[in-house]
Amino acid sequence: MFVLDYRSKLPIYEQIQTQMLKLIVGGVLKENDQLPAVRTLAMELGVNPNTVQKAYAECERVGMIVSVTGKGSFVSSPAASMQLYIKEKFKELKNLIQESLEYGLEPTMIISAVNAWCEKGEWDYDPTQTG
Amino acid sequence: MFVLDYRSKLPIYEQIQTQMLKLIVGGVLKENDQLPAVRTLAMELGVNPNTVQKAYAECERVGMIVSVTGKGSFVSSPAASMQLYIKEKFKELKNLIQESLEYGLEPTMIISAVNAWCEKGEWDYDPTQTG
Amino acid sequence: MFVLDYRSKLPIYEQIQTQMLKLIVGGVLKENDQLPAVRTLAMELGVNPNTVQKAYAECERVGMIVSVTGKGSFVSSPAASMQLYIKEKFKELKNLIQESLEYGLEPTMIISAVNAWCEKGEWDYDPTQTG
Amino acid sequence: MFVLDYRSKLPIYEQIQTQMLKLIVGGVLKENDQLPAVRTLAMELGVNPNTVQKAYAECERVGMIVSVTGKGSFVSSPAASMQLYIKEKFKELKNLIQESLEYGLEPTMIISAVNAWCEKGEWDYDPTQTG
DNA sequence: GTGGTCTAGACCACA
DNA sequence: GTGGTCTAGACCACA
Repeated sequence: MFVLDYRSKLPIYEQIQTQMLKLIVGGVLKENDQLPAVRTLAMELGVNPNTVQKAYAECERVGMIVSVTGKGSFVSSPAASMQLYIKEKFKELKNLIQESLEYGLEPTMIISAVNAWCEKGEWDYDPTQTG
Repeated sequence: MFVLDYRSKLPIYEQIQTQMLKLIVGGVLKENDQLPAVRTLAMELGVNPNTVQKAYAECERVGMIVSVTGKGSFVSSPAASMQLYIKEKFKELKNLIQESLEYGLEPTMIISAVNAWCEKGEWDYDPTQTG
Repeated sequence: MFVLDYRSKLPIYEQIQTQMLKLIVGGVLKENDQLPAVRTLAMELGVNPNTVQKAYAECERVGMIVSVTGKGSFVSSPAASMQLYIKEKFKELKNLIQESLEYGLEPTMIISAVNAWCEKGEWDYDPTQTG
Repeated sequence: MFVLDYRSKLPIYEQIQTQMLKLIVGGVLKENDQLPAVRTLAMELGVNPNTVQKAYAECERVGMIVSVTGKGSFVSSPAASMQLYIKEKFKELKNLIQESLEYGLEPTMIISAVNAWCEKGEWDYDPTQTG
């Protein structure tokens, strides 16, 4: 269920969290579904239980899952998770753009880039090359 | 001149580098301006000289400043720094958008938001409210 | 595996980096090989961990190795390292020849010498004797 | 007589030494010519007397000049200086080429590069690009 | 255990 | 005084 890249610079616990969010948002994991036990998942992934523990803790902190001592960990509200995530992303995006403009980046350059990336999926598009 | 956030997760030497870039790009520091000596800045900021040394070394490596033993450190080319800054910002922006799309944010929502912010300066615009 | 010259004017961290490059280019260290831990190598060489850390960081920066917190440091791409090595050697060679010509060494003397050394393997050939 | 680049990474004392060698080898300074006093030259160049002192000391060490306490510094044998210099350069060149071949650089690549640089003055020639 | 950052402070080359 | 390297050793995040 979870796919990790062990050579990535991203901490494994973050990779697990990201995977979890994808599984929830994508509907694979539904509300109240029970998650594998920390040790079970650790064994499956071949990682240290500490690492999975940390991932679960982080998922719980942001409200994606809820852990009950003695019973296990369960998916909480997917819709709420998604809302939280979107709000946060847009806040980041706004701050980044605001700062970029402050230091002289051209609005048209930004808009062109975002269009190329978002609409046409042209991820090779480099605004610093094409001007 | 330099302001640090000691609680931040970003290493101090990176904060110094970022501040330096902003000061150069923002025109506060001009070409050939002499920078404070490593030890002087370290004292001012209340950090270890090694930390400032590391920041200066990194700034030199990317071409923002040039350091000469016995003479001091000087602002190199603001134009080059500006290029660096732009490249970096667009890289951040691209990553953020890519990640947002991966989790299901609508391309049209992103484009609308960026247009409202960039072109019309409508910083109150909240894509999660207006749909 | 690593041999240092503590009397050299070259910084220790650069010596380590150079040794690393040679070990990779020479095929002693292969792709994905795990390198000794920072502290382990520091002890072996009798130097401070910071010094090895600096060497590893520099090796990573130029793409010779990749370090992952909690896992260790690994040989990245020998092919890339080889490219680096070649570039560096030719740069040294060019500088040396340029400087030599500036001070009046005859181009024909240099060419003859290089031919004798490179093509015929006549390492005894001494251009200052034979003219 | 001496021209310095104060922003260069090369130490000023080395620049003075290099200039001195050029002046001697180029015949501007002849055998037994008296050199300007340390303080005089320091003032002319606008540098610290320590720096000129170090340059003179280095020039004397390698036999380019000879200093007599109370009398001043004088050019020693230009021919001998040149011979020393040439020998040293060829030794460096030989070592560099030997090492390059050891790690797999192609002899033909080296010869082509040296020819382009030495004979045709094509300093832009980059053997790693043209293969 | 593993890498990364940081403090405290010495020592060196150079100006 | 100025930058650069290094030691000794702490502390952090991550596995």
